Amino acid sequence: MQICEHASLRARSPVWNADPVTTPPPGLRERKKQATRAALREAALRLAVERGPDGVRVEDIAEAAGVSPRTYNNYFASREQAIVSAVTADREARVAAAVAARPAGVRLADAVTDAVVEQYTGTGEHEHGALLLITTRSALREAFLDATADIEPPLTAVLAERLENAGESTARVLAASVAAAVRIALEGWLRPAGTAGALAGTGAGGLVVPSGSLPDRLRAALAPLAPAFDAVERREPVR
Amino acid sequence: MQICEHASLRARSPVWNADPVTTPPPGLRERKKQATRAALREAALRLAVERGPDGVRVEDIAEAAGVSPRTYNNYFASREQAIVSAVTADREARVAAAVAARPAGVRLADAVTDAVVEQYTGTGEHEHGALLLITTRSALREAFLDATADIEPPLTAVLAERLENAGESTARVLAASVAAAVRIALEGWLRPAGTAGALAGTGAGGLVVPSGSLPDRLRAALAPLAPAFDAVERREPVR
DNA sequence: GAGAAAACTTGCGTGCACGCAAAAGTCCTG
DNA sequence: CAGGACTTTTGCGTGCACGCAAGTTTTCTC
Repeated sequence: MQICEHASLRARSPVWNADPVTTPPPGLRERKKQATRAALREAALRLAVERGPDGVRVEDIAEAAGVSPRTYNNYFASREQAIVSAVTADREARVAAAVAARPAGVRLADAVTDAVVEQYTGTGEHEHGALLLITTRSALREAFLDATADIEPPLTAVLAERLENAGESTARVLAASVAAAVRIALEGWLRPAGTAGALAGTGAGGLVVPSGSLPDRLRAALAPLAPAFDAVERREPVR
Repeated sequence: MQICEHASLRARSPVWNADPVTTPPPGLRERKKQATRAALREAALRLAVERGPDGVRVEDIAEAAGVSPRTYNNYFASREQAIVSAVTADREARVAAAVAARPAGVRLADAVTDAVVEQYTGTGEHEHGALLLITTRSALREAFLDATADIEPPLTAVLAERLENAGESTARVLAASVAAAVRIALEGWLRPAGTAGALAGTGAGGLVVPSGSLPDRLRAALAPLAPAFDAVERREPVR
């Protein structure tokens, strides 16, 4: 049974629904699935905050959520993914929604950049505390960075709709490039203080202090992609 | 001890050396490391071909290479990575080398595209057989696709040198976008035959037939990025 | 409303994957 | 050349992560 949104399957089974208005209300089975997923995320984050990230096992999370460890792995492929999922709270899907919400006359490159900056910096102090938690462990940091790949499927859908004649492949490459740029900006922002290379590999100890302005990093990372967006938006024959 | 080139560390500790001529010859320790890595790769591929990909355990590979399973995991983070590493044979680094080898007057977007197409299609029948092996198992396919991320670090170094005033971040975003585009092209090419979505998740059974022309897919995937390369090459202020 | 089909949960067994620490090997310095 | 420093190998223990199959729950059809 395939519930786990494994990274390799994300592009093929997006959780984001571009047209939720016309779908029928979910049945009991679907509601129970969502409830289980939410319970697992909440338990993962709560236990990680209470006990420290190393003090939480899959068995603990599963028990707190009222399911078996096997069921946990039906929903999340690793211990870290549940914690990160609770922290990011489907932000990746919200990036696409924010792009879709921009007026059609806005330059697409600007719309994408503004949406990313808005969603990645407009966070409450709840996430700030959780982000501190994440930065203390390399496995959590990696899972947090890996989650940027989730930007691609919903953004592909939005870009495909905005760029009618460009084709699915072009939309997908642009969306994947945005995800890559966001990851690079976050990596630079979360790089461990001091001797970065030596400490980055350690599971603990290296104190990671978010450095510099995240909006500036995000804008700088996304800027090189603007000409690609402009060309497709003008419907130039690319290449 | 950090020998494993884990995906998360690749960007920070590239194996590709931009200037090998001036480095001193490696010592015994370094030569033994390279020999161990080569032995593990060779053993992994040979055993996978002989017994089928499911018939090979880490313990088997380690024994065939003359090291312990713990040492195996010092070099490779998963069973699949050794097999894929043997198949791709550092192709990702060769992409960057091929770009670097292009004359300076060649349009950079063309140089990158031609280098990618050349390295991903100019393969002997040795790899063709190994590719068939990879496509029969989803875990191997995923590891094969994940390996495209290795394009980024060496290509970043080459782009940073070619685009002197663009900065490391821009080079990195462009290189990461190329890696993303290559992955998308390969995903489309290796998508399972018939009902793709239903079978893709299965570990076995789904017969994956490389479909369509890989060069065409690669060129199509890379085309949307050309304006981004052109803008940076012309040293336009991007954004 | 009952039965079949589909989906989900779960126990079990197996093979990892990794941190830790001790032992061994390599390199460097005096 | 010997000893210290650094790196690598390895055993051990632990916590996963997943495939398989049986049981349970939900949905659908007649």
